[in-house]
Amino acid sequence: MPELTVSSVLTAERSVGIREVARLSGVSIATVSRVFNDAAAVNPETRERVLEQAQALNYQPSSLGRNLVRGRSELLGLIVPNVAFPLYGEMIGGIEEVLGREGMSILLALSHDNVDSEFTAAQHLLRHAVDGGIIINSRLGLNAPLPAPRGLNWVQVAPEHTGTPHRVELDNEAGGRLAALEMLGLGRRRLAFVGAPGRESADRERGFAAELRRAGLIYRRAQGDYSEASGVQAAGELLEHNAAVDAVFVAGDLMAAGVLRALHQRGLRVPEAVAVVGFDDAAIASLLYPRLTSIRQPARAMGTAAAELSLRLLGGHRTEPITFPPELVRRESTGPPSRLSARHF
Amino acid sequence: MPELTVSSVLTAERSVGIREVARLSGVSIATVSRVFNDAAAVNPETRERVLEQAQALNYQPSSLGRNLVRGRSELLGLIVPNVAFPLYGEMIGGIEEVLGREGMSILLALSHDNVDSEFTAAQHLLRHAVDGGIIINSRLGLNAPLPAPRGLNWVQVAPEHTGTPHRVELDNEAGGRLAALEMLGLGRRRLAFVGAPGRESADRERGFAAELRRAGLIYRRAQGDYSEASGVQAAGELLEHNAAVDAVFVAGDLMAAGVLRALHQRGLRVPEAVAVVGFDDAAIASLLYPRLTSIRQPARAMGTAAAELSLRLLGGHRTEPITFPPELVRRESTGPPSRLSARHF
DNA sequence: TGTCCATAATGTAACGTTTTCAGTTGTCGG
DNA sequence: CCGACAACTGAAAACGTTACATTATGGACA
Repeated sequence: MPELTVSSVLTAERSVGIREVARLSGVSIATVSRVFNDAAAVNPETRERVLEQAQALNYQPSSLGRNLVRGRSELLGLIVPNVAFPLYGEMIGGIEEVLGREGMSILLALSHDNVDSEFTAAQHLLRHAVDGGIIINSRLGLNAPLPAPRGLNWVQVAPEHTGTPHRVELDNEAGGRLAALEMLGLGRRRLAFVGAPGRESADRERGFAAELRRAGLIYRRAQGDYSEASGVQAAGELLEHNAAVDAVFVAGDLMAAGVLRALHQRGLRVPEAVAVVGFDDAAIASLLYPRLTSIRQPARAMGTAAAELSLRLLGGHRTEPITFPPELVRRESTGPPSRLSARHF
Repeated sequence: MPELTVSSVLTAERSVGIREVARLSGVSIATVSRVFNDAAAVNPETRERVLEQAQALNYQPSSLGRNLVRGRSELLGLIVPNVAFPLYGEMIGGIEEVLGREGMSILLALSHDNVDSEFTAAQHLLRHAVDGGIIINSRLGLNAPLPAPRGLNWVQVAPEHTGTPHRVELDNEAGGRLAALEMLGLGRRRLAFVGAPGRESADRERGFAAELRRAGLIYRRAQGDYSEASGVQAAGELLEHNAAVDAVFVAGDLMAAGVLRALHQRGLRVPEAVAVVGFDDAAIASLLYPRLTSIRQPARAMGTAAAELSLRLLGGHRTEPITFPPELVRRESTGPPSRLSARHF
């Protein structure tokens, strides 16, 4: 019967549905569904027959249909400023690990550090009926909340000012304290800080300042914008205005790279003359010369935490914000000062 | 009537559908659908009324329903080895740009540079009925092709050996030639190459070697594995075995960072004594000291090309592989040699 | 024999959309 | 006043699945 062959080829072409399998194995579609979701009891013989047919037709249950009726998509929306920044990449790695374990997939959208595209990104994701959402470094605060129907809760990976209880954040203040203590411990006394706009940097500075106050010291400060160029610039200011600086805490690794460069150019040895501590422990930290001591953000762990938080939320549980402690990673850019090479003027 | 209130709250809770909008604006669901797809002519007044209601109810057409009936998901699957590597991040940025313009979203999966998880990643994406797929640096060659039902075509961003015509790749050989020409042009004559496993590195070396042969020169070589440590190691070998090397071409920027470090440690000035050219022009290139001259992969452009290729494929058109030319980005690690500081022994 | 129960299977109604087909108007030329 | 045509609208049939309610089929038990 050539018709049968032709028709079966055709049906194979246009993606075979549950009805086809049901028809060919002589059961109802409901039974086929049960076989694939092993929910209720199904006669082993029947199950066998169904599975056989399914195999033959290369049938795969469609997520679309399933999700439509279940009201779930097994998708988790993720909004990231960009993907080229390694710290975000690490977080995504952590998120993926948890989600993969749970059989969920990541729907990715980029916010470009921009409120408008953040908003449209959220809408995009929502249209796909994501079950949950994680947003990293959202610019939208409490004032303009993200769209969120059906009781969907966004998990924010960001510092406190976003106001949501569904939050994973780094204890930036503790990071600043860590940096200060390290420098003080090394015997440095003429400290400086290079900051950047935003809450994170302010928190880092607060911790740093608190420890210095406690030690009865003051510090110089310069302002950058997280870019390498601004680090060069800031270091220039610090060194010119004020002759004697023997340690610099920089609010970001990229800026720290700039600071190192400025020091090189002035012939100041690191760490002998000036010690430098960065922040984030981005991938570049260990590639710089000398290798940069930095305050590490456990980005991957923060990613897994955010994903787990989102899953818990999805299960209807309550959650609490999670705060991660930063960690000092000691490398070559810090060490004891050398008397001889201190900045002389 | 409290019941009404309760029920209306409930329906508001559980996501408003096209029916609700239709009912409240006194038209049929078909008309609402038409308004949102501006397919057929709709009375401007009616359209207005519908849009008003939709706005009031915060109605968003559900992709699920739409895709179910259309047999499309407006999803494009993307498989990447990892996201922490900036080059991939840039590509993703390019892909997102094109896709966003087309209203499609990215379903992300990680292959972890591992054939098995690459395969399961593909299955994951397929279950979500992605319309197309892009896979970056796939390990699966022709031998074990990716699963691909319904005439779905994977676009590969990878060198030629994957065999598929749906491909975006970099002309690695041209990159090698570029590096060689730059060094020769600077008057360097004692060249070396640091390679890594895999086709890419081999192609880069082939181009490099071809230009040297043409100039009647030979070169030293050492082998690494793209890691910074292996760069340090390789540079060590080159400098010890062979006293006189005045230029090193390194098949990857991370390794180049290692080479720079080894040179620093030996007190060899870059570029005066030894010039260094990296490959990829990763973000770190411009952060190293000195800033690294590198052969740039136009990663973002390759991403957009891959996305466009995928869209064209999706539209049923035929496509050809696209090859991108690399570009030399000149920075501080190359320059004319200085007689005085050449390696003396 | 009749009742009850467990098991196995089935039928049908959703889910939220788009699309096709079949209207219903209203307008205009003849 | 008729017919043709355009503009607009609505009903209903998909799409692939699950959930709910229901129906057979036996067997155990009183």
